[in-house]
Amino acid sequence: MELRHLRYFVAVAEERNFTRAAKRLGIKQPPLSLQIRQLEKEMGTALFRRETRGVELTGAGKLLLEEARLILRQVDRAKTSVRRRARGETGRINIGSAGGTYFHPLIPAIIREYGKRYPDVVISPEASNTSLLVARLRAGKIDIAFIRPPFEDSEGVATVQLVDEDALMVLPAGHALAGSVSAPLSAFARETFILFPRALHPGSYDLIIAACHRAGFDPVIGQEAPQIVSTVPLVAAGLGVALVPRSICGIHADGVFCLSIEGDMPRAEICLAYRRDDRSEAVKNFVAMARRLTAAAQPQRDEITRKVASAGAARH
Amino acid sequence: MELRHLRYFVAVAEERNFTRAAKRLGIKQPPLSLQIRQLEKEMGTALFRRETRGVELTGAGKLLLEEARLILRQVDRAKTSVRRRARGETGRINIGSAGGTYFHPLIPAIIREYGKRYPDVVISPEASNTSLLVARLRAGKIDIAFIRPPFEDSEGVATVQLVDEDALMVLPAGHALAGSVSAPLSAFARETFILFPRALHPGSYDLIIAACHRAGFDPVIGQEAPQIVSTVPLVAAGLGVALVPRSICGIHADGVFCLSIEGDMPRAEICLAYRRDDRSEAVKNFVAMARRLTAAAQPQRDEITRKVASAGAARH
DNA sequence: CTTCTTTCATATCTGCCGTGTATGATCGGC
DNA sequence: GCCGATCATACACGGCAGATATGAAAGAAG
Repeated sequence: MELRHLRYFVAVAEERNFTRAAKRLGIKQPPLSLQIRQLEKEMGTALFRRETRGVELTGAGKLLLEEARLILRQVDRAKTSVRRRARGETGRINIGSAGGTYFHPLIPAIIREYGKRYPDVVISPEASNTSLLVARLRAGKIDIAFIRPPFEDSEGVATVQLVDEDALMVLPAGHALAGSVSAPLSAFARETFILFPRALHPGSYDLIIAACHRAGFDPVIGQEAPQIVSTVPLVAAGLGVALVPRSICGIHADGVFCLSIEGDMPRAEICLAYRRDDRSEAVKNFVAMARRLTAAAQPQRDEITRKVASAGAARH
Repeated sequence: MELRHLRYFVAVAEERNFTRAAKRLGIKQPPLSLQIRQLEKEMGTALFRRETRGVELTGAGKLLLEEARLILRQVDRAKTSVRRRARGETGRINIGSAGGTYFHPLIPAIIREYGKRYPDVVISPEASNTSLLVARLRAGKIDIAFIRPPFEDSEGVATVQLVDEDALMVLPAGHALAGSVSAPLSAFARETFILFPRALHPGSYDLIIAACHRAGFDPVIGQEAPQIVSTVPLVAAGLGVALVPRSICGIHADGVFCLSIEGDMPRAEICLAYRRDDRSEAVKNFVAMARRLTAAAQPQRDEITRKVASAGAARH
């Protein structure tokens, strides 16, 4: 049996007339009769009672009509489903965010816009740290990761830089330098530095230490924060100072003051990462959307930077 | 798209190898590749990633694999459903029984045996009277009717005689003739006769009246019973006597005595009726089953008759 | 590095079968 | 009783499913 037989059968059943059905199908009546006879032979029973004025469905024919309609509908549904899947309009994307990246307004904006454009793609977000997310990305557990470079084991991982912001020094509100516009890093040579575990993100960790060394001191490491974001409350609690990306500093700023650091300081970037060999159209669409929104945000980046800065300054 | 494409696609997806799939399908590899390419063209996307060692499904391919399996399974199910329907192994039969016919053991036996042999045919029974059942049969509301001839409006209705039993006179237990083996109908010339409404079954009604006339009297009609079966309790209540088919008399026999009537008396037949032009295999199977069981019961009919008689006699 | 094997793609041919054309058979209606 | 509608039958044709032969690419084996 072929779908042709079912399509022809449904047409005849609906028209109750071979000639009209043939016209509707764009073929002639004799071949249509032949196809129906073939179907009847395979079914082992007559499907129509041929009468002088058209045809009537037999009991078996009535049953087949229902079934055939179901099948043809299912075939149509399958076709459009597959096409949509191929265009990346359906499916699932597992997205990982390294701690703190989603505090930059661009990240939720990308996810929001993607969800609006592709409402039938299920988005499953998770939060973790850069090292673990890269591992999970490579393992296929997630498809997209918002992470902070640099990171290791980048084999097969493609990245798109989305954000390049500077890092600010977070001070307790009562600190002597609170209220200043900026200071050199060396001004904090005697401060206790609050850092996240090195294993969480060795690249950033080492860059901070190296910057201190360049500024002529070896930082005193105090309390270890479980994640990058949680350094800020520890600073607020008076346990030391911390160097954090501007976007994070701009949000968790109760009881703390943020200060620009003068001179050659490491930047805090945010990258979107995905498997270079990922064939998923949904992922490609997501990356394209991220690129587009990043480009659109580029002209406004300075403005955003200024806004975050003034917001931070306003809270001193 | 044709089912061929889906069948081929599933084979390739399962074998992950065109050559093996082709062998499994009984065709060669090049035409198989062509068919898959056609399918991919219609879907607007690649379904397989051709690699050096066989092929891998793409995301769209994975989705189509699920859908195709569903579709092919549904096609198979539809085929067997239609074939079974054509053999009368599924479907529905609405069966009507005229009051009292199902008290003859053959009728429930037929229904029981049919249900055992065709367990997937839904049997929907209803009880009524012969006139109404014939009308409902002709109207297509029911497909099979167990009725007592004669009946009118038999146009297009075929019948099979199942039972031919005699009628017994039912007397209250204290009646003067209770205990006798038989009596002529004229012995009841002065009795009050309990009858069902003539409209219920004009044929039988008139036969009873005619028999009385032949026996030389005009029967006194007493209480009218709503159905044939309910004449018996009215007799038990002492409201008169009644002439009922032997099988009915054999069952509702508390406080009554049954007596054979001598001479030329109308017989009580039970017929199976169906529409002569009914194309339903289920109905044909039912009629065939009824014929078979009737033929099988024929040699035992005398025995059954004796048993019913002795059972009736035992209760005097 | 070369050769062999495996696997899918390409090119071309063939034969079946789906379709078209012509015609017949049946039956209801005017 | 002829006409028109409808489905069946007979036969011719063309496209396409499938066969055959070969190529291309990439591991595997030596």
